[in-house]
Amino acid sequence: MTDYSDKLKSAGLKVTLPRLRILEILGRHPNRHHTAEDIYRLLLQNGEDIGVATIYRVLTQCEQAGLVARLQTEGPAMFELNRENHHDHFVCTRCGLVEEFHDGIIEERQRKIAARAGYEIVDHSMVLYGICADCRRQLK
Amino acid sequence: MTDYSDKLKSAGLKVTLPRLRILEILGRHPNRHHTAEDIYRLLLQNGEDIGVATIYRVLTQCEQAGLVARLQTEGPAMFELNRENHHDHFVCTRCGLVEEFHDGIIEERQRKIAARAGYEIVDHSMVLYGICADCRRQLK
DNA sequence: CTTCTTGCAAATCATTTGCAGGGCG
DNA sequence: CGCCCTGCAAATGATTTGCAAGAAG
Repeated sequence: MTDYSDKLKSAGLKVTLPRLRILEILGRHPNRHHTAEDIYRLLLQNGEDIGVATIYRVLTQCEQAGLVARLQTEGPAMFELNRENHHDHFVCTRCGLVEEFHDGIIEERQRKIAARAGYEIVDHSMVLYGICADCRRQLK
Repeated sequence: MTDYSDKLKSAGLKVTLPRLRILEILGRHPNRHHTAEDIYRLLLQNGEDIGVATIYRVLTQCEQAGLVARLQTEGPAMFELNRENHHDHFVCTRCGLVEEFHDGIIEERQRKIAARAGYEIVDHSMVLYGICADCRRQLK
């Protein structure tokens, strides 16, 4: 089990129950993506009633501290633990499944495009929307 | 000057003043991207007071009809005339500049990734965020 | 005429913020 | 004990919707 206390401390954030719980939720399924509402409901199921405002605050702070990554798609933002290995996302428009992928060639091309145009890339977001393998099977 | 009446008709939409005006705004600088509010203000300057609700409605309808493309970034959505030539976007986080680019290699890789995972891609969004050439110059 | 559109205000959704009370260090 | 944090409610920003009045075909 990861030690979120240390991570919070080294980010200069006080170690509090809400913060620990939220990070634990995110760490439970390291490649799952949750909305703030999701997290609120999951915490409620554990008997922890933490306001959504706090959840948004904690997530935003942790994002700035590099502990959490935010994924903007259509609809509410989704959050995941930041695992240092950069990746992009595929989102199934039928069932909501989110999967990750990484492609070195795409990354390299992005750098080339930026260099050619004189941009300094700070960040990028790439989301593929479609029907996942499971849903395609069900649709047949 | 493009004939937006015909485009609206073949999309099954009635030809109305608000629709024509909105498409004209978008067509004026074919590679510019506007928010609904932008369009509202531009129309006001021309003396046309069209409510934002209408603008959103028109844009959404035209998007579904394939006449308009919506670009989701941080902040409000931006709209542009749909010009058939698919492209992705670079957004300057300092001045808001939006530029377009296209890269066949990236597109091809996206298809490969989808094929390997069994996805059927319906759409994708890719936005590079950074500092544009002009802003970099000014910052020096 | 009938149906699709618009306008306006009210509703909604996601997210943020102000402020008073609590808790960590 | 002081400052950071949380809770709650109210504020905000973007977008949508209901409904009555107006135009398009």
